[in-house]
Amino acid sequence: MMKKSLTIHDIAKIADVSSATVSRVLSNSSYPVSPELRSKILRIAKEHNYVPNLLGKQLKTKTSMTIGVIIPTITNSFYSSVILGVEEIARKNNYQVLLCNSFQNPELEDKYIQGMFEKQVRGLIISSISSDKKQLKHFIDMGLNVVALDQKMDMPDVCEVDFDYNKGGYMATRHLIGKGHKHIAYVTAPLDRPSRLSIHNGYLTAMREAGLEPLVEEGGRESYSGTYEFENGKMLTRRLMNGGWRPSAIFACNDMTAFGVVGELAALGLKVPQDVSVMGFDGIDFGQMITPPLTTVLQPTYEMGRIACDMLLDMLLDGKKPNSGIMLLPELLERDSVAEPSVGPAAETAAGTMH
Amino acid sequence: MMKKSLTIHDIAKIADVSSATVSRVLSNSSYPVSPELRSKILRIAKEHNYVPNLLGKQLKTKTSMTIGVIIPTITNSFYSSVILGVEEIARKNNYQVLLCNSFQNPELEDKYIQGMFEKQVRGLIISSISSDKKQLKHFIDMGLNVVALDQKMDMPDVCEVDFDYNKGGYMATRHLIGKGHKHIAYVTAPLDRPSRLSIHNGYLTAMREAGLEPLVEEGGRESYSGTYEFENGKMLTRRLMNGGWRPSAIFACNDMTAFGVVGELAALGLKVPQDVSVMGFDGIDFGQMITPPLTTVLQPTYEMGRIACDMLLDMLLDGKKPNSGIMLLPELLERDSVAEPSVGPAAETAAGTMH
DNA sequence: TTAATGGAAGTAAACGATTGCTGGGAGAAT
DNA sequence: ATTCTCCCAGCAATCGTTTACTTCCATTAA
Repeated sequence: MMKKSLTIHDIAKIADVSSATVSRVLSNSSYPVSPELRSKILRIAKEHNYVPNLLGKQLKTKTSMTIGVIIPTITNSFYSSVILGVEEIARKNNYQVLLCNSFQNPELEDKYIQGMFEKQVRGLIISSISSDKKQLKHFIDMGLNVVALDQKMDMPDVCEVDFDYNKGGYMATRHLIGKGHKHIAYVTAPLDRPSRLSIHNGYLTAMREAGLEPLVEEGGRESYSGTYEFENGKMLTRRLMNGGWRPSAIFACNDMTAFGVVGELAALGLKVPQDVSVMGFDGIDFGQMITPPLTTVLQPTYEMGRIACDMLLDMLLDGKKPNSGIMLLPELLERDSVAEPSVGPAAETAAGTMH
Repeated sequence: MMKKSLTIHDIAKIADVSSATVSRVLSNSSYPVSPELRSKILRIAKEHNYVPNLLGKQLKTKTSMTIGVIIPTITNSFYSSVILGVEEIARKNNYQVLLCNSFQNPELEDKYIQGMFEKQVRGLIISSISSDKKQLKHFIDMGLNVVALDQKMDMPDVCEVDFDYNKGGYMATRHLIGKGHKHIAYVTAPLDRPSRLSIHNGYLTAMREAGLEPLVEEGGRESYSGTYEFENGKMLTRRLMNGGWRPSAIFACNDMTAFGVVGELAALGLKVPQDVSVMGFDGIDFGQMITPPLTTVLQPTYEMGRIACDMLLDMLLDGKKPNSGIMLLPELLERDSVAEPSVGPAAETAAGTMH
């Protein structure tokens, strides 16, 4: 039933030439082949729908036109957007993308890396938190090229594409201060990742510079339920608004958390931005779909993906050492969830309900 | 600098046996090998960090433990959720996933399929609208197994995992009717895909059954800007509320569009659900993050991915014909964006501003 | 004693491509 | 006429595995 796919040898037989000649024609080799044979072979290949078996080629040439990507979860829109950028560049260079979701599970991560290496994948883009870099190091020694995403690895041979979270946190806070806010709270998922710590630091720096007192609410243990961030934002807002120190602005560590903040404020009967301003972080598309559209810090995710893939392909082709990596800059996305603090009734109300 | 990775021949030399024996041990062959040699070979392999080259194995055995997935865009949370399900099942069976975004571009799609086939991928999960099934058919004849997602292919050899969009549209409309709504509008992206037509049909059926007059607003040409659906929802709502026929409930073809509807209603000073009820379709996580949380029809995306992958692996292993596919059922997700129509002032207001 | 059995090893041919090397033949240079 | 080049073709090895087949040897049966 199933047709057998033909090989260069079959074509060679049909054309009455050697398979070497067929290979040279079909793989665009620079080796000279007479025009007659060339066109004859091409014609036969086309007539018979020849499809090359890349496994043979790759085995011989030791190159799989495939790169691997390992991320926590594809359902996180930050990562899906990165992937889209990666894939675009990969496609333009005739590479394909092997996708793996690690769920931040180090063992799974290691298993995936091993699996890719066995498939002779020699380029990897990874957003990992596997603390044990031993395995990765080993594979790098064996010829694996890796670009780290969204984190510090400080390993000599891995290239990093970074985002200036610190500056992002600083910019966001400065923006709120610039609007006249004095009571600015920062709500965040657990400060257990470098990126979160950096945003946090940016916030603290800006607050201190302005002589303002910082207030940080940190969430509990993370789960991968998909709505953890949202729930966390709600929970922390509730805690915050029940506390003695009522903020006029709340800065959230990411947009999903900010959605929780906005939702909870609405539930408490407070209007955004009239009563409380809210600032997000990430710049995901959904930010403009809520009311009011979320003011936030834009992270160029798509661009990060493109750059990461470009770097990786450079490493793969030139075999050149990474030139210390790239740091992308944040951009303030001003929408409608931040306004000047109301000096009138709202503030009074807030003060009135203290304790 | 780069270490050379060792092969079974190297191990054979070290252990002073033939490479056949090494292969038999390392690939868990059923062929008998004496316990001493077995353990000796295993020890040496471990000591030297042997990593098999799957290219060689695959070339010989004609099996790549890889499946391909082609979807429109990974940034669409519907698809990213599907992929997560696919990948989970793939992982549990030691398969890996090659991901491609087609952007609904038929040529790109064909190129991807060809590329995968060249890599000897023999299993494909695809959500395509390439009208020209010739190429796909050809590859199926050559041994490609395909599972179609989210669409009718009506090709004998492809297995389908479907969702009952028709019933979903019907259920949603019935729910609104059950709440007492009589003026129910349906806003939709262009009706150029089977799934959209089905929802639309479900809506029409329910309306006709109840003796109500349907009203459909259909959006213009689609773009892949990422926020097209949202903008479309806004635009259609504006058009709708400027028309002479003011709905008390709006049913949107998907959640993102519903977000646009909600946003635009807010901009028009109308409250959801007090003034107008809104019903979505999809059940994406973000639905619960807006205010009010969106009532919608749940599509079991993750489950769809799992099922699709299970089917594909069955086809790959047993080589058995697809047993006509599977149809998943919708589920109503009742949240807060739908209420009984207000008989009082709001309706009056609406009527009052007619023309 | 001899033949039959079967367990456990090795030999070598695949799988489908690429490529270094060899060689034939035509034309140019001597 | 001889030698020297090129151009273009084929042979065969190779990439890392698997596996059909052969071989060897020890054990058992007749």
